[in-house]
Amino acid sequence: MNSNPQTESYNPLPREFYIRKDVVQIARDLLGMVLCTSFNNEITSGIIVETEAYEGITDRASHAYSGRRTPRTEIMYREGGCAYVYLCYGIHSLFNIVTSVEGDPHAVLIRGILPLTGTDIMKQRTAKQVILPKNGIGPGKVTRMLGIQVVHTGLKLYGEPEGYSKIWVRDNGGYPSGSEIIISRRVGIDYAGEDAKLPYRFQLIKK
DNA sequence: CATAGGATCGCCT
DNA sequence: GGCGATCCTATGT
Repeated sequence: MNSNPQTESYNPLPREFYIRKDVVQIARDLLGMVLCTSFNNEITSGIIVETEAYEGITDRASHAYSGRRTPRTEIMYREGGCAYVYLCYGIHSLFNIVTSVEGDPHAVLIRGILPLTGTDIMKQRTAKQVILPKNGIGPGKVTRMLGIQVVHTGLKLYGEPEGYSKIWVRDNGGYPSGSEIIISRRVGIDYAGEDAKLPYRFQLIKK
């Protein structure tokens, strides 16, 4: 599809993909898709290999649990298809995709990518000499490699809000060949009680 | 206004 | 595997 490593086609997943009400299904569907960013004409992308679903007001692990609304989480109540980026531990930007219909604050946390496009830019951003597959595993590493920051919260992932999106996801024609999905409980949410056991984490593993 | 703690990472032992 | 970094957010007084 894209043989030139310096470019990424702008063919984002449509609004209809994001406004579906089953956030767990969407988290699973995002595996194998390509997350792309274009900031200052610097294009980077990676294949999504790890996600977690956060199921809104019924999910103790969600920032919107019990219908909580704060300035930070207000974005989660928008219609699906925009970015929710927040600062974690004072250090890391974590990138989520808001899903479902307006008023239903679902989100998918992107926890891992395989670097695909713009590795030279990724080297600058991460101060690494070489970009390896493992360098994109971890939610804080995803945003660092792709240049996603808290100020990008609210950006739409499709359409042409400013001529083009700065963040979008494109279909890559299914999963990489020879890969498989591992389903497990979510990471770092022990405070969520029983909900910490939910099978809402999805990983695409190369066999 | 004060304060506790977090959807993490990387370095240290 | 343990822990410090680092700062914003949410909550309570």
